[in-house]
Amino acid sequence: MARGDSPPALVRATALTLFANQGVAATSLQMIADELGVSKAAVYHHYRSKSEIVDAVLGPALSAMGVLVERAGRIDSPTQRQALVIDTLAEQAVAHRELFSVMLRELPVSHLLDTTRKAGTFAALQGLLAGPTPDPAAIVGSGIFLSGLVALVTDSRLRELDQAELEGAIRASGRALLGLPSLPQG
Amino acid sequence: MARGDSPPALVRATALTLFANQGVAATSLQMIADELGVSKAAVYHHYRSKSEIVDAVLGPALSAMGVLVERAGRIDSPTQRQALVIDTLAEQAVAHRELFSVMLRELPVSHLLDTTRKAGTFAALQGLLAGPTPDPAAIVGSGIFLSGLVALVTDSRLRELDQAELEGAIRASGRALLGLPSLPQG
DNA sequence: GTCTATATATTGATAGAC
DNA sequence: GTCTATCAATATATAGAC
Repeated sequence: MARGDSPPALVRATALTLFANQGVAATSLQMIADELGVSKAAVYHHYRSKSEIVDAVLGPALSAMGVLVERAGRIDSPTQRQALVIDTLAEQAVAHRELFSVMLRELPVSHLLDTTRKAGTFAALQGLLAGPTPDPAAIVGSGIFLSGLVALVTDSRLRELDQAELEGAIRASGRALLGLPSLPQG
Repeated sequence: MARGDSPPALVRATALTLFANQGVAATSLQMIADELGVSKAAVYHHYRSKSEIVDAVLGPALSAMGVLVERAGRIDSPTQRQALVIDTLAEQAVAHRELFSVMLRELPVSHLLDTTRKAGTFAALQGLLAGPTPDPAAIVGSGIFLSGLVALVTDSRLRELDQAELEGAIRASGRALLGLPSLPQG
């Protein structure tokens, strides 16, 4: 879609969809090329390696999560901090489902991505979600919430809901999991 | 570990750990053989193909989930039904973390596993969790709960909790997500 | 920027000796 | 039951023409 996009953007978009549907490891450059209707060499003209494609696809989303961590870190109230993280994740996850699915599901990309960065960012997110003095319930709740967002792409019933409804339900779920007061309005 | 196990059982155990850490697609038979300290041909002596290994590893767990679906289906009260599914999932997921991680995370195994069976089983589980007349909150909550169980293996902080504590927190999380009354005792 | 052709490594899987 | 050697297919990646 959006055929006016630049060739590298088309490569990224195609790769992302394949990554989300089959996983990174199971997606070859040949598949990406075929999907685009070009040769492998054409793809290699835009990105020098598969791992560069992975970086280009996931990098911006990871950076956005880094920004969220930073912004949330500047909020004093733990409750407001948790709410910001929950709401931002809900919004971003709904807006970029495939991206989140790949980010959250792909540990195996170890040698293709800066795994340390990814692990660090998500550990920080979870720390913010769990709060300053987390009990087991908060640790488990934050973990379930974060990794549970993959349901957005794996679950067909979730695809039938409209975005606003979905986003609201995710925010409510996060609050329920972490024992925060419910949302002002459903 | 447990070196007295039969060769096929060792193959399954080794494969499972590699699957959980790197994903099925990224795990080759060579890696399994190397980890076992034998040749590829030795592995092929016990299983005729990679997909047979995947089946052997995931099959029993999938069947156990099928049994749960069946058992839960025979319970009249929706609330008790949800509670049974939550509690059984919590117990099984804690007891078999790697197995659940692979089961929940691996869509890409399409051509290596009976995907229809897997999808059907998990759709049924989620239907049971969401209840008979699911609103968006129940659909989202059940989806998040189910896919959120992968946190059990992806999250280092969860590995530090002891099993009973972990299981209790997961059960509480499930109830919170689905709006069920809290557990009798923490 | 795109192509064909190719180099090289690794995949899943098999043959056959021991 | 385990091995070495090998198969065909596919992977990533490159060379060089157009």
